[in-house]
Formats: sequence, C-alpha cells, structure tokens
Amino acid sequence: MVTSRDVARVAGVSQSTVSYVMSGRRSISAKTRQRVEAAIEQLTYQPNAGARALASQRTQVIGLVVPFGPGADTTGLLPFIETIAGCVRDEDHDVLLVTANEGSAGLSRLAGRSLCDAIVMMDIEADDPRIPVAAALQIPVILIGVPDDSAGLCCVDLDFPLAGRMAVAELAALGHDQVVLIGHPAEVVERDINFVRRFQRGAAAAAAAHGLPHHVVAPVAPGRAGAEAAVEEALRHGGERPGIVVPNSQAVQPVLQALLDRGRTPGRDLSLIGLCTDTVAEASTPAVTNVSLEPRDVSRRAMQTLFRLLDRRREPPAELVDLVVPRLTRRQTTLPAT
Amino acid sequence: MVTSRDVARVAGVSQSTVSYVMSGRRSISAKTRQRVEAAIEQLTYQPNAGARALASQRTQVIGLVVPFGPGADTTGLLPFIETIAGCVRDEDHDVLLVTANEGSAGLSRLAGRSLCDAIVMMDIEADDPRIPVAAALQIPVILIGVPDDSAGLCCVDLDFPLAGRMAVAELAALGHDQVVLIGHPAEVVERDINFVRRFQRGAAAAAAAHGLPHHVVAPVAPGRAGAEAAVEEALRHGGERPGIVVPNSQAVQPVLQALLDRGRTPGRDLSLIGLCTDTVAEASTPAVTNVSLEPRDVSRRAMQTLFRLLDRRREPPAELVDLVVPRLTRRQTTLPAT
DNA sequence: TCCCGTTGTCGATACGCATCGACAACGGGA
DNA sequence: TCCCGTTGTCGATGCGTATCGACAACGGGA
Repeated sequence: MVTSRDVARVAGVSQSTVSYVMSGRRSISAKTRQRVEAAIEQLTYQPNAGARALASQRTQVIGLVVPFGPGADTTGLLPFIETIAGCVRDEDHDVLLVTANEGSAGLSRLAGRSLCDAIVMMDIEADDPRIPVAAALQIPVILIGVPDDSAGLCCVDLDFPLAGRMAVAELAALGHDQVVLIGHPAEVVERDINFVRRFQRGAAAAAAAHGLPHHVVAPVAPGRAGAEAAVEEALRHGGERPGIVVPNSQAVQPVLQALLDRGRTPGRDLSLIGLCTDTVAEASTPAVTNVSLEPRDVSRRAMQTLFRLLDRRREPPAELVDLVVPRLTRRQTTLPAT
Repeated sequence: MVTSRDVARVAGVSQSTVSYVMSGRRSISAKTRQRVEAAIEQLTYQPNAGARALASQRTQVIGLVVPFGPGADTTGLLPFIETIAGCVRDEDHDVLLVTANEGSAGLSRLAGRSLCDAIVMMDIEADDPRIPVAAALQIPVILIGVPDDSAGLCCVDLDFPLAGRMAVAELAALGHDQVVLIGHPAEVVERDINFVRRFQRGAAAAAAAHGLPHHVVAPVAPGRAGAEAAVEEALRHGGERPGIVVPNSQAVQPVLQALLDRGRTPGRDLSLIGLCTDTVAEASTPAVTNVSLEPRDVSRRAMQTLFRLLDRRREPPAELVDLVVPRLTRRQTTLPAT
C-alpha cells in the first residue's frame, strides 16, 4: 500500500506537506506543490479512507436508507437512488446503502459507528418511529417525504397537495362533472405513507372549490384484478363524464387497460390523469396525461440541502420543508381542451 | 463519542480486553466477559468504523457497482440490489453503492482508498474494459454476468444458453413449426451485454436440434412502437403456428399487447414465452409463460462465493463460472400441452 | 516439592492521515 | 542596519482500534 509518507519521501518533503497539498488548507509554494503532485501521480497514491476518517472525523460517505422491505413502493425508486448517487459523487462523497427493514437500529448503527457523515431517509410514514431516533443523532439527517412531525429535520418532497389540486383543477377545466380517485393497496394505506393523505386532501379541497362531487376508491388491490374492481367501482360512481385520477404509479397502466377493455377510451368520453413519472406515463398507449413525481428534482434538492448542512461555513436552510412543484403534462388520456 | 477505552474503564479492564471480548480472538473468563458486555450495553458503545478499518485492514464494506448510466437495463435491477444488500447485512457488512458510469476509475477508487473489502460488479459486457482492471485489484471481485474472458474472476449468472434451450424445447414440444425470437434495442446489442448472445446461441442450438426453422427480430426499438414493428415482422416470418420468445423483460408486456391488438391470442393460436422475472410474467393478462431470471438466486450465490473469497480460512471455489439453472413456468400464453 | 503448560489479562505499538505549534527563510519598512 | 510580519515547511501528536508479546496465576504431573 502506498502511503502519504511514501509520497513525501519521493517528493523530498514531509508527510504533513503532502497532506497540505491535498487539502489546500495551508499555502504551499508552486514548486513544492508540483513535486508533490508529480510524486502522487507517479505512485498513484490514494489516501486511505479509514485513516482519513479517523483523523479528520469525516468519512466522506452519505448513508442512504431505502425502502426495500415488503410493502414498499419500489416502483420509481431507481431514479431517486440514481440521482442521489450522482449528486453525492459530484461532491466527492460515496453512498452507503441501508435497507429500511433495519429500522431505527440501522440509523443508530450508521451514526454510532461513524459509518457516514449524514443520512438520507426515504419512504417516510406520517408517524414514522424512526424520526425521533434520527433527530437525536449527532449527524444531519434529511427526509425525502414529510412526516406529521419532522422533529426539526429537513424534509424535501413533491408538493402532493398541490399535485392533487392540479389534477382536479385540470379535470374541472375539461368540464367533468365528477371526480373519482383510485387509491392505493391496503398495505400502503395502512403504513400511512404521508403522500397518500396529502394528495387526497389536496384533491378533495380542489374538488370542493370547483363544486365537483368526488369519490375515492380505496383500498385497491395490487395487480390486474384490483384495477379491474377499482375501475368497476369508479365507473359506477363516476356519472356520465368521469374524470379519473390515479395517484399510484403501479396502478396507472392496469387501470388504463381495464378502461379500454370496457370500451371506455380515456381522452374521448372520460379523462384519466396519473400521478407517476413521465417515463411511466409515456410508456403506455395511449400516453397518459400525468402529474409528474419529479424524482430527480426532489433528489437533487435534497442533496443540495444535505451538503449545505454538512458545510459548517454555510448556515442551515431557513425553511425546514422544501416542496417541489409538480408538473402536469397533457397527453392522450384527457379530453382535448374546449 | 464513546470509545473502547471508556468501556474498559467502566468494566475495570484494559482496552485490549474489551477488544478481545468483541472479537472473540482470545479466551476471556466468563466473569470478565459479563462485566465488559454490561459496560458496552450501559454506554451503548459502538466501535468506530474508521479506526477499526485502519487497525484491522478490514472495512466490513462490500462495493456494489450497479448499471445506472443511460442504456443500462434497469428493469429488474432492484431485486438484485435488495438481495445483495440483505446477504451483505447478514454477514454484518455494509454496501457501498457505486454507479457504473464511473467505469474502471470507480473500481480503482474503491480498492485504492480501501473503501471496501470486495467488489460486486453487475451488467458485464462481453468484452468489458473493466475486467482487466478489476482482476488486477488487491481485493476480490465477483461478476454478475459472464464476460468472454473473466481473467480469473469468479462469475455468477443465470445459465442463459440453457434458458434459450428450455424456451425453444418447450415450443417444440408444443408442436410449433417455427420459432421467432424478438430481441433487444440496438443500444443493448451494441453494448454487447453477454447474455444477449448467450441466450440466442442456446435458442439457436435447440432449434437446430429440434429441426425447427427460427428467425431473430433485432434490433427492437424500445417502447410500444418497437414492439408493434417487431410483432409485425414476427408474424410475417412465423408461419401458421409461431412460437415467439421474448428474452427482454421490458418488451414482454408491449409484445403481448401488440399480439392481442392484432387478434392473435397467445395460448390459442400461437405461443409466447418471456425471459423475465415471475413478477413481470404474472403482472400481465394473460399471465405469461416465462423462463425466470432468478435475480434472487443469482445474487445469493454471488454473495456466498464472495464471502468465501473473503474468508482466508476457506479455499476459493473450484469453478470460476457459476451458472444458475433457470425455471420455466407454464402460464396462459403457451398452448396447452398436447 | 518442583517444573512447566495453560489460561486470562495487560501494556505497548502500529495502522495512515490531519492538524497544531514551531520555526527558518525571506523581504520590506524604519 | 535592525526588526517584524509573512510565507512555507517540518516534527510531533492524536484519532480509536486490533494485535503482539509479556506475564501472573493457576493447576496437574513427575
């Protein structure tokens, strides 16, 4: 193993000078710097992560707690992970992956053993038992999702209430006389993931504001069968020109198919708006009008906040909750604008 | 921060004794052990990862290189990651996530900085430029996928040639007079991911063995449009009773839909076999007869080999290439057995 | 009784780096 | 000419743990 001492010997300087060249924390003459850099290159020196962490109290690692256990919505998880990993690498850090089924113990482990400098938690429940544990840790924790009580932790998420309002407002503008919301599997509802309620509340508020009756179909069993049943119920309650909202990525395609199978073509005699990524919306035929989940924006904003928290020079963000504005894209499953 | 020295003081022993209690590398009297364990509990002591890594030359971390860059097949990636993370935790290690777009540099970084004890690489190309780099590292590397030349590295993967043979043999047994293979997007073919060719070779061999003419449709554009075109071509070449094989998870559902749209119902006048996970196969209606990708089995086997390589006491596996036997499940898209 | 092997514990050291205080060299102003 | 501030480098130390050698206590066999 090549150490900074080896580099120092080759460059004819002391080990501490090598360290200062790498960190830039003290001024170094151009000549010395060049010699050191040449030696680093020649020996292909790379600092030992453990030693660096021990000496500097910084691991350059971000812990990422992802929902993997059964019952977690893993659809659309990848864009989050991918974006987070990218942002973290841009800051010359790395990602340590921890699955949510470790629960609070996982958080304690990450912080207690100094495995990472900060933690990102996804899939936050409304009353998540991990929140108090996370808030008590000695390292920054950032939530992707908004619990009822964030205990002072920073949260980033899509503005789900706004997403609900946008979807319903669009349906109202298209002249629908009834809004039907096709919800989530019992499992998800039970876990009380925050966005379910937040979206529904926004949708309900908008429906009331527009004087539209609205009906919620829930729980919806996962898979084809559940979608079929949900669509049956939706069509029963939906009146002549129902506007259907599906705030559930996994259900969008099956619901669309179930409607087509019944001879109801979204975009002609009814409208369908999905809450899903653009990728999912564009994958089906006809392409689904959607309110985007914007996983990349959400992740990026979360990482910005995270690295601000890690930088002692900069002050923490004034606002704890950072909501990303969703985007509605009109495609083929909504009526043409009148 | 609580250190092992604090634990030692509370327990009235020396720091080294605490260390030996935790590692079990020297015999400790029951009385002393209990005192130390009580102190650990009382102080909620957790060893510092950096210090431990520095002293022991073991990080207890496994590097996982996942395909995230554009053009990577991220469908079905999650079960791999999930299973790997689980196995790694079972061995009291952690997972450091690295994206493939860092290329060889990512590997050098992981090993050079001693960020992890071993590396798992996914999404291996037939002539992957990372292989020689990986083989030269000082730490074990295991491949999920089989390159043309593994340079002495252990590989674990599904037995794709066998999968191809199984699919074609099934079609032959069902009395089809022609086999059509609907392939991958140009992007994937260009990247020369090993399993594409390996599956096709197996399928071709089986077709020849059964005296069946076979035709390959490739490249297939991703999404609905590509599936439509591919199905058109397949039906043109497929004769009266074509047996269609789709060794591409993402294309299974669109191809099925395109067939249905054309009034051709798989399971009645033709057969469709997908190469995909059971989850994908069961999600569509009708459920697709499939050859399973077995991501969990593959991951598990890879982790077993990995930890064997990490354990100096155990000898490395005799066989470098470990192929998992696929499983064919008959569902609704193949003709009933005659 | 004496000797030696075993068991259990301790002190000391090394791991590789970051950082602090010290200080030599140098230059500009009085 | 002398003094002092600045710049650049070095030596020493500490981070928290694992591990090695030493050794005391103990017991069994000759």
